[in-house]
Amino acid sequence: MKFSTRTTYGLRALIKLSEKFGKNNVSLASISRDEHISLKYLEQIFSSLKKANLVKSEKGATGGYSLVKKPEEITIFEIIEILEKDMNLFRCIDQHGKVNCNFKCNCGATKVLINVQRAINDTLKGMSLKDLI
Amino acid sequence: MKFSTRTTYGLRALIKLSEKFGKNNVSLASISRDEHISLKYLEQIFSSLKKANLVKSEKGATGGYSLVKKPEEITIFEIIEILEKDMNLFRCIDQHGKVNCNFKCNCGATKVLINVQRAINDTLKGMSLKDLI
DNA sequence: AAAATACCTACTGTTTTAGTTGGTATTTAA
DNA sequence: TTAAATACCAACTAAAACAGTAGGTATTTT
Repeated sequence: MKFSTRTTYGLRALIKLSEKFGKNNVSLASISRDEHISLKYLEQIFSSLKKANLVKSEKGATGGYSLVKKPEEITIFEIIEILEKDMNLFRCIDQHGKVNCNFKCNCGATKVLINVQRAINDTLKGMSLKDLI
Repeated sequence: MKFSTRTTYGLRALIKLSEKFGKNNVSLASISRDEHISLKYLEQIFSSLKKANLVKSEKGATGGYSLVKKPEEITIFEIIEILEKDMNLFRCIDQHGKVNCNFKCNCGATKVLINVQRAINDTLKGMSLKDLI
């Protein structure tokens, strides 16, 4: 189990935006330089973040991205949910935490798996972007 | 982010063993039937679990697998650590929770990532196989 | 002797990942 | 008004990981 580079890079980039919250825009070019991340890849990541209404953008020479909400209002869970393509930790549990087993097995395992998923989610919901500055 | 089928199947199978702890061996054939998991795949999974000394086995007609420790002494973290091939959630953090960034960047991000990793690990360490029966 | 089990090694199709490539559109500053 | 800097968009691709399959051998009980 590993977070994708999308998620990792996204988190790192959002930390940059948090530091400049209420001040400047942050350009992807500057993040690319500072964090050694491919500019084109960052563009894709920020496309997702913008669609999810987590960041807003301005074009042009002084353009760039900024957070839509305060850092303390953005949870790590929220970010991961946007960037990670599949946040269902187990096959037999769907996005809403309900059992969705192919074989309609009546094993007790799904209960545990649901608890594991919930525990991790709660942990991530308890952490915000502010918890780092 | 998703747990591999190895981990998911392994957890489900270990639940079976927990139920029979102190009583019978559990054969992989019976798990395969009950849980609709490929027998050959289960064999691979249990090979890892045995190497890690989490289960022991007996051959022959009444053979099968059983837990080496009590269910309450086996944490979910322990199981996942064995079955999941890579438990480093982020690239820039190694197994021991230390920063290992290719570019030796001095960004503050790694601190957060370490906290995320630790929070999830602690959650999983707090759950045992017993928490389901 | 047969059946049931564990145990071992190698192979493989599919999917996902981690980007790359090649552009267009908009805004600012010289 | 032109150049530079930015965001924005869509398609492609090599490599790695995943999720098994295949074909056996070894041991123990009935």
